Amino acid sequence: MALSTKYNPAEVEDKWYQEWMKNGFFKASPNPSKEPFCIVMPPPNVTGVLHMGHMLNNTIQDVLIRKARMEGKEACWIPGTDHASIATEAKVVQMLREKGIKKSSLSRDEFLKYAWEWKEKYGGIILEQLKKLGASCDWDRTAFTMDPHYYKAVIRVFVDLYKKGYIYRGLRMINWDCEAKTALSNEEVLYKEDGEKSILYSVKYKIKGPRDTQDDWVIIATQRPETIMGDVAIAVNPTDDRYKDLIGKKVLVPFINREIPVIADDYVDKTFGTGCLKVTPAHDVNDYEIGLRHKLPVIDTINDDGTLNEKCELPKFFGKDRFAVRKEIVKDLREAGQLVKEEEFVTRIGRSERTNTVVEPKLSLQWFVKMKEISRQAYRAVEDDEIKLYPAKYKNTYRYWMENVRDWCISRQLWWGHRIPAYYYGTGENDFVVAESIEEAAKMAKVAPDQLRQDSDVLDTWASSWLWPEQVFFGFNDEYFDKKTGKIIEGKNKDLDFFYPTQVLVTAPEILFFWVARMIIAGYEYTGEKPFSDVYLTGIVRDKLGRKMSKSLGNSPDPLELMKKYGADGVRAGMLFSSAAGNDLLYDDKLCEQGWNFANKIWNAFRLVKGLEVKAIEQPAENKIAIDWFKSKLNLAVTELDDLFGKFRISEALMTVYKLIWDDFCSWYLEMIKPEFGKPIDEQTYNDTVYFFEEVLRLLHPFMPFISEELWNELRERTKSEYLIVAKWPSTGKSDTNLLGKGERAFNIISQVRNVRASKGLSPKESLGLHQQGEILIEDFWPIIKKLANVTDVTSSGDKPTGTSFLVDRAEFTVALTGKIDVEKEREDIQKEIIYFQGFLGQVDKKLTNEKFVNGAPPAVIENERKKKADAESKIKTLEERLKTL
RNA sequence: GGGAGCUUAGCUCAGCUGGUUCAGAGCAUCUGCCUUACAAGCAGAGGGUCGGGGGUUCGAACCCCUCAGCUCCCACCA
Repeated sequence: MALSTKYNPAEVEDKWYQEWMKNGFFKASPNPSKEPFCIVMPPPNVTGVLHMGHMLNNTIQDVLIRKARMEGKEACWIPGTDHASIATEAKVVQMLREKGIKKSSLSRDEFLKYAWEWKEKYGGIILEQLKKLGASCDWDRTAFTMDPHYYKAVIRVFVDLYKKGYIYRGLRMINWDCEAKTALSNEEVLYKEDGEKSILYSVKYKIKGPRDTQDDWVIIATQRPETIMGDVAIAVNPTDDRYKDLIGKKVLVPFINREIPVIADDYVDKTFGTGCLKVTPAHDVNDYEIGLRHKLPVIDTINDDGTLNEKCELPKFFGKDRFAVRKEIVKDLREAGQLVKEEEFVTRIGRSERTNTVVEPKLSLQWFVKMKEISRQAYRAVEDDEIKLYPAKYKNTYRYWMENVRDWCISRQLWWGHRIPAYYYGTGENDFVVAESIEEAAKMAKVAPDQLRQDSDVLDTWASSWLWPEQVFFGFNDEYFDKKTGKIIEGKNKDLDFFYPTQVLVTAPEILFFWVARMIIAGYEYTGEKPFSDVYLTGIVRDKLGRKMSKSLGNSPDPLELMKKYGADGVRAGMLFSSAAGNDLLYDDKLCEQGWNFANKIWNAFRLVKGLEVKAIEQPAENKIAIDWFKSKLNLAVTELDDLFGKFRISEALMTVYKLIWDDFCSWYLEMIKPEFGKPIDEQTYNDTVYFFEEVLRLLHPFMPFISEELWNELRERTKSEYLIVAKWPSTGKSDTNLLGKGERAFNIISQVRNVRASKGLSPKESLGLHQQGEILIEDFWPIIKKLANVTDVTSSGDKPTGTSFLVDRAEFTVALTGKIDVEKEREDIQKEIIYFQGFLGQVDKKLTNEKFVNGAPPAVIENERKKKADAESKIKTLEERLKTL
């Protein structure tokens, strides 16, 4: 035969992907006669490159989609990309910097031109790469969060939320990046794991008017002496006896001698530092909140670029960087005798993910979404399991976040993104209107359009991707959106009506709040329905040492190389082997290798079947039983698979198919029906075998689509209109447990005989005689036992032959080994077995003689213990007899 | 600091409502085999006081308490 003993994925994978595409199998459209099954792909960053996380994520999605397609559902998997405002803008800025172009030297339009060029060049590479993996997406529906229609949708939603009163502009303490001159979300602020070294300065402030005890000074502790000019109070804990008398008094800010009050606030920790806290609302979040509580003024002494401004009152610091000022002011304080102590301590300092500069807490006007009210439905939906999270432990996490939900800062000081549709007509903070277009805004403001100035900020990326499940179907377009009610109209958008709510969302737990929760919120707000029913949260792909994969560690393999080496099927299987839902996956090339081995195993099973010579001869009895047995095994597997898929236990589902094919189909079934060398196989058995092969290929297809499609087509010369990708998923059938039980016992006997062979160093080619004593339910399996264990003459009457024996259930089997056994050794072995069973019997007896057990346990349990006892006793008896005859 | 979760074989993990699929799977390991589909394979074997301690119970991997270690999320101490 010309077929290679090695499977070659490269030859088949591209071919089949082309075929599937050509036939439009990935396309989906509303079809009332079918059940919808839709997944929206979490859109990867438009400039991203495929990494292992995507591989895992998209493999799972493809498995689900392919199974649904085979189940006859209208399976729709929508791909797309996210503009990822911050990440992409950072990349573009870096690219420009490498070319020697500074962002600050460009106008907004010029910059955006570069950004779009970049997007056109690199955007969507990742989607092309996913095709190699076999992703069966409806590519015609590919969406991008800055497509024109999507852009309009995002703006429309902003305007709508503004009208509904959910959006407000407010002064907030935000994380400010002085270098990039932008606000950062909390998730863009990084903290070093072990903290960073810093110095805690103890500074004396003069108390105005004499104090009764001690001296005239109060000592505070601060890390940031450069902010003292922004101080507006000194706070102490109200229960702190050391300072009770100070409350209400005034102290003087060093150098500028501004009077500030001493106030009492619970926030102050008596045990930290001196127990006195300087309150600087403009430069610290907690201080800001104290300021609000005590109605203190805000003195903002730091500019956007991190330099000090004239509010600090000391001209020599104007325009100087905050860190330079820190050094100088420490020196000044020391000279003035107001620096009491300098001590090193470790603290957590926030740094910008993008520029690594120390983040400056800064008060700034930003746009916010009020979250409490709008998220009520989303909270309830997960609580009531209207939307289910897998694994369920994330329900707790979700609840906790929802119960403590904070308003969402949606403005970003960037250019790449959806520009906030607020138009200013004056210089006052509230001199603006919000509208979908500048023309509309002009009408509202009653000025000419050229009099208006649009807000320069863009929206947070998540403020666009939270509309993903609706807008991939154009849900917010003019013809489907009712501006009056602020809802998507039902019954107008065929796609949306059919496919929405979608079925499953497969994503990473890290973005449960940023993305998943917000999609749920938007879904209920705009459609009145959930956006999806199930959320499958994958783990993080780590290396085998448990470290996150990262460029700097160089521990991230190139998925494309992996697919070249192991085949896409091999890599898919590899990704799934060790990825229980929600558990991190410790990736090792070995997993892909195992996947490849599996593919090769199947390939060779195919070679065997393909090479059989078929003749119209009578079907041997053992083949008939083999076929019945495998049918039951297959049906059992289908039932198990449906159960596992229902629980999203994809890894276990693959393992079920793996064992069905490798163990049951290859190791048992094919060995059972394989004719002797050079002999033909009967037609009936051959047909059933091909049928079984097809069935297991169906079960395999969602996991390993390429090899399964290839073999499906090669098994029979079929017409090319039949493809596995759209073949029917096997339906559940009856499984004969009685028959499977007989099989188990038969296999047990076969294994035992093989074991005897192995321990005695006998060749498998040498036929052996077997003697049976005692009853066992095997019946029709005898021919199979004879064949696979290579035994002849199974006798059940007459004297036991000399040899080695073993027990299966209550029957004793003896392998005839005249002259080949070591009697002493046999004795020892039997003796050991007897001791084991006696120990076992002792345990059971102990239970049965325990009155509390007999009285307390349910009858079925006691009955069972009695059976165990009888079994053990009979086994011991058999063994003892055996010992005598030796 | 607040919250959630985890600890079962060398590794990665299953073990639902305490009791016959209760100590399992895959990989790895060891021993034989180049047996005519497959040595990337076949056949066989070994391996765990279910993190430690205590309790409840006739009975605990499973329920309770406690200690230890790990992970994640949230908030972030001047």
